[in-house]
Amino acid sequence: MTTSDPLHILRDRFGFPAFRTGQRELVDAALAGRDALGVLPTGGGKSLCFQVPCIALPGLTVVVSPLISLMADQLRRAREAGIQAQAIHSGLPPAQRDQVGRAAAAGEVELLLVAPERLLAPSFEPLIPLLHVSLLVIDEAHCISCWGHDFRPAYRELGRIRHRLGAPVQALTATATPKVRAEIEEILGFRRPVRFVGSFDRENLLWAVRPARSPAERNQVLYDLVHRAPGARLIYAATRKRVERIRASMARRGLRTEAYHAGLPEGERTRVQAFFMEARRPLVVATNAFGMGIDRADVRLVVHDQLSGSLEDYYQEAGRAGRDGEAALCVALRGPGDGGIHRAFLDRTHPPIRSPGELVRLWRSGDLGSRLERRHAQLAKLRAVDRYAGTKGCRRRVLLGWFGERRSGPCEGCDRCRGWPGVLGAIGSR
DNA sequence: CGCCTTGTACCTAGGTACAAGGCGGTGCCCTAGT
Repeated sequence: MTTSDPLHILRDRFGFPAFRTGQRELVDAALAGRDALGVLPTGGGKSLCFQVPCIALPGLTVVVSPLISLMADQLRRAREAGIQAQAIHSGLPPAQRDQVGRAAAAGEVELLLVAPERLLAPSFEPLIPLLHVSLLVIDEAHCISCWGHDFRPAYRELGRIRHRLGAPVQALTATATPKVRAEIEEILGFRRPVRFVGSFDRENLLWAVRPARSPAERNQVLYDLVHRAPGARLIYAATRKRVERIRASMARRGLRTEAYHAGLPEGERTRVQAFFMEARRPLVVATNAFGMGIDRADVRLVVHDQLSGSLEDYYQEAGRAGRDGEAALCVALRGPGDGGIHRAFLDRTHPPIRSPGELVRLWRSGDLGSRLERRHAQLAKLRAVDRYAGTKGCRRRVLLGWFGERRSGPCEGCDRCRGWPGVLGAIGSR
């Protein structure tokens, strides 16, 4: 006997006794045909929010995902729950892409994973009128805001696409400030949405910033941190070159260290990911290319050679620590010239207006306001990072404040409240 | 912002020294021509 009752589905198909906070609200919204925004913390069970409606509803659930590797993860998990799930992406042979498209049009697919670019591609166009989409899910929805303007403009077009598909939208993310949440809703054209925003605070994470003046001193500080920390360890650096340098420096000091960035061949990237997932006590140095879809529970230390370009990015990267709930340390090194590279990236992706002619052109086309606003918003993100690095008060309060969460009193979990020896001691040493 | 590469001056032949300028981070997509 089949049932469309969410709780029965949860128990029978997934083996969980009850929904966790937020899941029920998001599932019910999907079943009622309402738009919904879910900000659920890492490990908060986001996939269930659309897998359960996918089973309960007739028709197709389309899940938009930013990375092919994430599609692979979602595909595996959905199939484990007995869902007829498929993906269409450039990694598949053309014949297989066509076959999946035909199956979806014939109603033989329950869950379809695609990149946003795919939804806009001419090759996908003929398929759209044939699909009976009952739910459109935007996974990692913060990408709409952080990438949509420049890096992956397809994210800006999702509002148009959702109307063509004629389905309610469920936007899911683990990291979104109030501003980003508003932008997601605006771009997707939400009306009377259901919203669920979980707490960003993770008590087991310890936060600290350490001074380091030169690259050589940074290497020494990194080594001191990394060689004693138990569990899996991760170092983030701002450039590929710096990643290689750090790897070499750790290796010279006798630590097995693997490097990861987007300039490495596919096979090498896969190998390093597997090393990080499987080795007893791995150490990986990476750019921000590393992490999405990486899900190791016992990461005890995440060190940033330099802080990220925004607190959203920093929280996403550092937040890969301590998923098992045990104490874990998130340290950022700080020195002269920090943030320069992010300002340089910003000048490329959101350039300042360079000439009177350009100013007039933008004003005439009506794009002046949004152009100024976007650059201004990016600069505000950089200033927030500086505030986090330089605060004399509680770091946790600065971090949570950025995500719109208030908090008072000392936290006992950052170097300002507890002192550096205190937070360092909390994760123990090998 | 800081780095690395490239170019020029130096003056008589291949190095040295320094200035100028470009570049740095994320990933989908699959055209047209080997």
